[in-house]
Amino acid sequence: MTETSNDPPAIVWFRWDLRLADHEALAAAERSGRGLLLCYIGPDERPLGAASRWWLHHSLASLGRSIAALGGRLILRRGPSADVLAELVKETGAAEVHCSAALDADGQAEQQAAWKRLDELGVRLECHPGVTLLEPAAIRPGNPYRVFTPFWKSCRQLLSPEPPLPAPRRLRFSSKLPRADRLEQWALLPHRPNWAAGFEAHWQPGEQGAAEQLGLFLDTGLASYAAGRDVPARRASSRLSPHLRFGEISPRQVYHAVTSSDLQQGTGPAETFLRQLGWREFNYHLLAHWPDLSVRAMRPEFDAFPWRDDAAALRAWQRGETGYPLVDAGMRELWATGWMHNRVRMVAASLLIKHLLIPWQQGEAWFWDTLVDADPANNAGGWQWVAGSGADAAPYFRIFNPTTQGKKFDPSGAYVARWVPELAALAPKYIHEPSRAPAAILEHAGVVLGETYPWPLVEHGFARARALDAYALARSAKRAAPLQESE
DNA sequence: TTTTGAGTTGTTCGA
DNA sequence: GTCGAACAACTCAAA
Repeated sequence: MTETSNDPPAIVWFRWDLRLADHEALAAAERSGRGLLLCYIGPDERPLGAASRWWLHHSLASLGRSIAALGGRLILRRGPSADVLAELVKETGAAEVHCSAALDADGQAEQQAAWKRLDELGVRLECHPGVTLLEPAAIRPGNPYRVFTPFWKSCRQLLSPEPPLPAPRRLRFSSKLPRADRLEQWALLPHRPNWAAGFEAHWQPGEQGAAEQLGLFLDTGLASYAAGRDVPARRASSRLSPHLRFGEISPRQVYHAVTSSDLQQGTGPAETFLRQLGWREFNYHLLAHWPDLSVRAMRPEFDAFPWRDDAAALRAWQRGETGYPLVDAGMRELWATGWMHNRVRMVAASLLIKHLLIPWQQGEAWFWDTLVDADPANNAGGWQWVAGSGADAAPYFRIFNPTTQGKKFDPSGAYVARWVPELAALAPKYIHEPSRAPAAILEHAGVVLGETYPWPLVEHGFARARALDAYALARSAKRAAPLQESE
């Protein structure tokens, strides 16, 4: 028997928080005692990447099922959210609106506009925390951290051991049911061609999938995380990133589950993993203070960097045809599954930036389009870190050798063999540098360089020297105009 | 207030 | 083959 209410409802506006458990906005709406009206207003912020749209479709379907199981309905609407919320208030007489606070500039502008419009109608919009563990703008406001370790240290002291809120076992819904779109109308899924056909085998979007993934990681991954996280063939990653991105699980739930697991705390794998959550917090901290993090280099001298315009090389990189097997494996894993191992992301990003001298923003944009975990803070922060243009950046002289990285972190070649099958028959000794393999070995493995697999797009030694020159130029530009930012 | 040492993820070179 | 140094410049916190 479903409970409903005829009184003015409380609206919960779902955003990047597609879950029912540990949901502060939902809990606050429940506390109001009013009947609930749950809505999602669809895609409107920085245009969603194609992979994110695929995930969003399935995540919304999942949330809709969870709500239906409790006797309610998820109202889907499209349009500027201020307009849609105002319509919903007029149609239903809703008395209050709750949402999770956005942490990116677009989301905040949207929220501001909605607040203003609702205020005119005499309705309060309440924004609740939950996307991050701590309020990222509130950590040392006015003097943001630029180095991760001290940031994370101070976070660890601020973190409260408060447990996450349980999933509601029942909800009291409003009897008012406004018009709603059907999810299919939004056409979020790709068609002709359906490039996401392979995604289903790798992911289960939605709150239940997130919980199962966390459980699996705690049972089988966490203990070996510190040792295995750098080995892409091993699948030792938590693979929680898209679930966190869409808020199907909260960072507080993850933090709590990991710290209350059996593993010894303070050292070891649990600590190593929590640091990764810390980087997520750090990137949101940066985004709070540098709202155009995804576009503009934090270090102004990078405006003078001698980038190259090379559409053909960019395309080869996107397709996984650079001639560097580890990078190509990663780019193809990305295309096939919407995700890439973290170690390989660094090497692939480094190759685009330092070997090809293509602006990091172009790589950021490709990742934004193709990653199911594309996140405004993590994606931008990560690319700026590799470029050396960000906070606590990689030193300019740290130029990954993609071949060495392959031999070191994929010694058996299993990762390359999986994603670059045309090299699978090469022995581990040569699989990371087919261009160095003797002709007989290549022939035996069925590899014809330049035909079945490309020659390296650029020779490493040459590219390294060229990158060092480019960085030297940017550094001299900085010395020439040191007061640029300080007026 | 000043000083000091450390800081996610590397590579290369020469002893 | 292994090992340490060099590859800058700057932020941050502890002393």
